[in-house]
Amino acid sequence: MAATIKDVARRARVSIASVSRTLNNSSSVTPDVRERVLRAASRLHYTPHAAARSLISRRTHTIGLLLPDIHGEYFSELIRGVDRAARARGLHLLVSSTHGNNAEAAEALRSMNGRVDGLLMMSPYIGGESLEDALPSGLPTVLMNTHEPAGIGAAFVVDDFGGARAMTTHLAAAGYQDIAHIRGPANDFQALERVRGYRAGLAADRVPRVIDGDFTEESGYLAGRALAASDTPPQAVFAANDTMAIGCLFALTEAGVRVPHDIALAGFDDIPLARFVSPPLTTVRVDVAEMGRRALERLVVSIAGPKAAGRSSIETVPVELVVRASCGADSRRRARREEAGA
Amino acid sequence: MAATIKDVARRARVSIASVSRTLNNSSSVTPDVRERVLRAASRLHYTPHAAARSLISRRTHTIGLLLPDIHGEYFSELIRGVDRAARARGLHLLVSSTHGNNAEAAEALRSMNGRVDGLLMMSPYIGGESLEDALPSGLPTVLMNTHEPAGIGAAFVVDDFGGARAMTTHLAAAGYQDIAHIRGPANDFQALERVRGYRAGLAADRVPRVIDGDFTEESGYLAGRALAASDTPPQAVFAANDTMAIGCLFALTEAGVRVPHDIALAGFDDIPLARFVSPPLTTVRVDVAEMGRRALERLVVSIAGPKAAGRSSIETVPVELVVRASCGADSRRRARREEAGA
DNA sequence: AGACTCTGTGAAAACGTTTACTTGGCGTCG
DNA sequence: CGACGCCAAGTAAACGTTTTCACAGAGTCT
Repeated sequence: MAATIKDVARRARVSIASVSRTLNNSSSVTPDVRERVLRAASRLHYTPHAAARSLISRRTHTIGLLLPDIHGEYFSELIRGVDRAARARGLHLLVSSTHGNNAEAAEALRSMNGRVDGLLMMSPYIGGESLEDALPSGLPTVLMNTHEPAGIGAAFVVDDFGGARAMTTHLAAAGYQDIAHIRGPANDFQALERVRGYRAGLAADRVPRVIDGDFTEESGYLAGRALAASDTPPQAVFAANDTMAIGCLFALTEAGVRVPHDIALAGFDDIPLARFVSPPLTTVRVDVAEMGRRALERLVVSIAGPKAAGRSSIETVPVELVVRASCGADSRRRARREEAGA
Repeated sequence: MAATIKDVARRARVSIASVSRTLNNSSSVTPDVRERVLRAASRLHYTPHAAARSLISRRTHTIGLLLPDIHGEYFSELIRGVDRAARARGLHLLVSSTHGNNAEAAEALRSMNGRVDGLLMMSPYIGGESLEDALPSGLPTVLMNTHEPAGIGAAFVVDDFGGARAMTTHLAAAGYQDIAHIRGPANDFQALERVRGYRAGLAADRVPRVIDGDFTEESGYLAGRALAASDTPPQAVFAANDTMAIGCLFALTEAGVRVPHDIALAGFDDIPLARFVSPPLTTVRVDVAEMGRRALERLVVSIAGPKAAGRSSIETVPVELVVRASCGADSRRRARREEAGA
């Protein structure tokens, strides 16, 4: 159906080698030959067959992107960051998502053999079979937010611990004594890090108060309702992600609890929605698109020179505290509260 | 590096043909041979090389997804819908985005030759070189929201016209006489359809009032500011998408114009944010994930039987009016207004 | 002027599969 | 008891490229 290199060669009255050389300008060809080839190629709408090319050249110019789930703005941003960087380098993106378990991820991984030059993977799950076994050996890999980066390849890890600790100390500094934390799922690496950060941020004499959640709005809502009905409600609530914080916000508002006047609230991630809820949500900003970009760049280096790239480097992605009204710690409100307290 | 079929054959003491036959169970093999092959394959962690396989079998088990830009929840949802359907059928997804012009899209298209079995493409742009020329001939293709679906393949088109008309008549029925429309970019097919729907929905004696926009929040904000400052502000504003509606909402609120009391507001798309702004946004719901799923299913049919699948069918994706508080037409408010008007 | 070096071109091998064809062994039927 | 057919397994061709190698022709230097 489609024209092959042979068709072009026949039409240009040269050998297929000359066609290949011309099109990849790998070595010099006579202007005459060159022109004949180019003319024939464009006349026939010739496009090299990618599979044949990558079979022999061992390059697919494609990188695999493996995500836990494609849902919401968070992953959309990540894909966007990776896509832009990939496009800038003329690379294709093979996207795959796994719904929750490492076994499925392993399966997806295997089927990428021979399809990609490298792998970009995000897998916060803990437990189940190790990824190390599943990874096609020799395939350059960059991991994101994974708890077992050692020995596999490079890794980028969001500073979940630092962000959570900063948020907790911020709330404490704003005068809140009793700070509760709504945590993410128990088998999620990032959720665990955020709990750890929360604990580290608490004053030494404070006892942690951790409520279960699973990163969904629903779970945040339930947590919020429980807190509102509590005999001893906390003064501030720090949810492990914005989605839960927003669910919590709704539950509190519904129960007549005013945020931040009665209970202060904070989230994590700074999803676009965070700015728009009322009151706007204090949160920790994570630049996922930037992380995606950096991870891809790192992968490109790994692919280019397997040895030049240090075998197993871990880079931390910085986060940033974003203070909005929901934590009652912006200057105006703080002043008011201090006044009242005086 | 990685084990090939030859390695497996050698280890199992059979020919490569037997290995291939066993692994694809294409024809019967002796239990003895079968077991030897399977054992050898798993021992060597053998995975067939995708490029070699697709070179000969003319199947990549991959479909290409070409999007105008990967930004925001809209595309995230689309990718999600397509990904789930693809995964269910064991297909891979090669994602590519183009930033705004058909030339770039054409380039992306060419480079997908031999990489994909079929193409799923969304390209609302109008003008520039025709896509028909760029599309690799013979490659099954399903288009989404494109203005020139004829002759290329199947197409799915969101009912932009119907949705916009329904929204406009809804606003008119709610008692608003003067309804303005903030339009999308002039070279966008969907934007045009929505303008057309708006015009069709207006009462015959009403003169259309169209304000330029480009689907960004910024442009909505500017439009809103202009409207607020107008000597003859409209009674209702219908923005061509939610993002602009939200920008407009901010401008109006900032200018002291109350929504919907002073000016009613409506958008299009029903992005998740729409429910969360205050007042919640009346809009037109488009189930993009579902569209993605259906488009992929259609593509699979096209790939399976090029003839069985009617050459060029166009399916319309239905939309749904979602009435929230921002248009002042939910029952409570309407009653209040009718009372006041009486 | 002859040998020697480039330089451009073509022939052919290689990449790792699938599959059509061939072969050999065995059972069955006339 | 011999011929025929069937089944399992192997051999080799094919897919569309890139790339190594050989070769021929044209300069260049002694």
